[in-house]
Amino acid sequence: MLTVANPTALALQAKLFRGFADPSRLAILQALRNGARSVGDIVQATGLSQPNVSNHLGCLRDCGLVTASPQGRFVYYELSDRRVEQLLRLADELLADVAKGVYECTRYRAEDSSDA
Amino acid sequence: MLTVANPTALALQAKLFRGFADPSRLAILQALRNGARSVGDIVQATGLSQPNVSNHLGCLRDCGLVTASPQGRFVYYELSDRRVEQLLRLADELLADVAKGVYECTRYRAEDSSDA
DNA sequence: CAATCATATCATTATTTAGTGATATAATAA
DNA sequence: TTATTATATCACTAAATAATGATATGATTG
Repeated sequence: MLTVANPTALALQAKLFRGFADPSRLAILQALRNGARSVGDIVQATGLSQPNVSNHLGCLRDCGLVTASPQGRFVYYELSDRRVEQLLRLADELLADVAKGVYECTRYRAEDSSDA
Repeated sequence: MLTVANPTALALQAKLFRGFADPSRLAILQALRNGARSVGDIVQATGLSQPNVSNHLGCLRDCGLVTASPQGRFVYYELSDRRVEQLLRLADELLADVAKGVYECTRYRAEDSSDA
């Protein structure tokens, strides 16, 4: 059997991608593409509820996709690494070509989830 | 409210990333990094069950991440686009730096899922 | 110190999704 | 035609995860 890679590495990589694989987290990451934002700013920008944003930020922070900088009672978040933005951009470009297929894929919910 | 992007685009992008966000699908994508493989080859390489592989391939195919070429009773699959491989590589590199955080992130299961 | 503001935590619920086993389809071989 | 091989489909179950509401923590202001 042509074993492809060690399972732990696969599990880690899947976890990394899962950071990007949810519309709410993506909305948060998009909101950070232009620089640091406080939690309140992100709540405003995304329309998600505050606890929901905090939960997702916790996930993104634990996974190292964003970093937090407390300043007084605010906490500013930003993308942790240039490559996070690169991944987002590459996905944008890929999506431009495969969007139709993705859209028509019925295996996962196509829900709009436009609000919290 | 600084609306970040249209919700449909976010949902599509999330769906795209979900293709990468599962250890089994990643194992399949990894198996295709070196070129086309039949379903049987992929089953061998990943150790996943045949119906499971077919299900995931269906998902990846619908989403445009892989393409299928039937040849007799075999069906060969390959990565559909150079950028799929680029995304995998970028994730590899990012993971090299943030792996510790991802590993320690307890919000999602860290299960090894080494076999089917 | 009391009030307020910004963020985090947590248990619960509802929804999604992965995997399995049984079976269908389709191509080739005997 | 019958058997065999390769792949796909599908209903079902079990597990994982997102969102919510209530509440806690911690900083600042009066």
